[in-house]
Formats: sequence, C-alpha cells, structure tokens
Amino acid sequence: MDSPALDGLEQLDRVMAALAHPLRRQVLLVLHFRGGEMSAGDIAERFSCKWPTTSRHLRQLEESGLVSVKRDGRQRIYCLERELLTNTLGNWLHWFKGNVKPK
Amino acid sequence: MDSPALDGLEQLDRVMAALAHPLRRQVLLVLHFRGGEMSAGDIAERFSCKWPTTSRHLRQLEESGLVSVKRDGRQRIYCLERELLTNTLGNWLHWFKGNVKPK
DNA sequence: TCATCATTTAGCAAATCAGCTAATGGAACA
DNA sequence: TGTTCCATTAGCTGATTTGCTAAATGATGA
Repeated sequence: MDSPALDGLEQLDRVMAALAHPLRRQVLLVLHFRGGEMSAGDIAERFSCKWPTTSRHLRQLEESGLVSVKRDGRQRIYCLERELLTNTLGNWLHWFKGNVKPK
Repeated sequence: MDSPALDGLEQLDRVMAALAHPLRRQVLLVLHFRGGEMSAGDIAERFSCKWPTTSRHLRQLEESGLVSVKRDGRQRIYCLERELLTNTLGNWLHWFKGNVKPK
C-alpha cells in the first residue's frame, strides 16, 4: 500500500529516522548494488544479526517509503525506491547550497 | 576539542544520528539562513522547548562535527560546518547515483 | 567580592529503539 | 491434509533518547 501522499515534512522525518541506523543504510546500499531488488532472505543472510531483527529493520525502511515490497510465491521481494531516497535527501541538502550572507 | 580525524564511517554514523531529530535539522537550517553563526541564546529562543533541552541538542550537533563552538565573553557562538554537512551527506548519497545493473 | 547574565551539567522519568527467542502466517508440494 | 520453507509478528529485556527541573559554571560589571 502506498502512503497516501505523506506530506513532505513527515516524509523527511521518516526518511531521516530510517537512515539513522547503520544496518538500514547498509541494506539500502546492498539493494542498490544488487540491482535494486532482493528477497528478504537474500538480504538477511548478509547481516550478522538474527532474521527477525533484520525483518524489523526492513519494515522500518518500508514505512519510510525507502523500499517497497512485493510478494513472489513464498518470498518477499524488497525494492529500493531510489528516487525517493535521492530526492528527499537531495532536496533537503539543497537548502544548504550556496552561501547565504557570505562574509 | 576537535575529534582527532574521526574516520569516515564513524563520522557518517554521527552525522546521520544527529540529523535524525527534527529540532536538530531545524537548528542547522536556522544557522544557515542567519549567516552560519549564532549564539546559543539566539538559537534557543527560536524553539519552544526549554533551554537545557536545546543546549543538549546543540552539544550533539557539536559532537557530530556539524557545528563548532567558540566563546565570546559569556556567550557561546555556534558555527555551522556547512562543508562537513554537504560533503558527508553528498558523498553518501553519491553511491546511489547512476543505475547499477539496469535490467 | 557579590550579583548577574548566558549557558551548561546533573539527574530523573517517560518513551522509543534494538536485540533476542518463541510462536505464527501463508505459499508450495508430497 | 500435513509438512516444509520463507518470513513476519509477539513479547520480553536492556540501552538509548528526549524532555523536564534544579543546580552549577564561568565571564562581566557594580
């Protein structure tokens, strides 16, 4: 299910919170470098923590909108939402581009 | 005190953690749009939480390296470290630029 | 030196987070 | 239908975060 037009601030808040944990950032990178899609199992086996722990991190990522999920038989496939990531972070960062009131 | 050449991952970790709280992000923006430097008091009076609360957020920002402090008489002046912010975040984000393994 | 101003530190309580194990859900297949 | 496989949810615990109030610090000025 799509977050029903989560407003910008709320979205930023969730994205930033999701990015605060190193494991979640790592998941995003792994997803990216493996082509953007991986099953939960493929993701989980790359990390040293227990499966349910990874599973919860994945859910947080999903709730932030940074990944989406689809079912394929008994697997769940996680997809990186690359544009949401780069846009959300990029747009926020953009406020800081250019000197305001340069000395 | 300067963090003695904090390594990249540690740095990223602290920056991301610092950015996870909306008030801390807001402080950075306020600092930026006010020219990069403000006293603790000027910052604190712009937020609705109590002074000590803001003070602690400022310390977290300082520990992440995103701001630095200098004393000026009995005031403390906080300075936005704009390059650290844009470099740290920009470099991380850069991993996600360009399609890897497009289908 | 004593009071004052700007700000931080100490210390506490409530909320949230992150890890674990055990139990559950649901598709596939014998 | 029952078993197996992939993955999640439930529920617990300990650590961390965030807010508060009250006390402390440290520079300035009378």
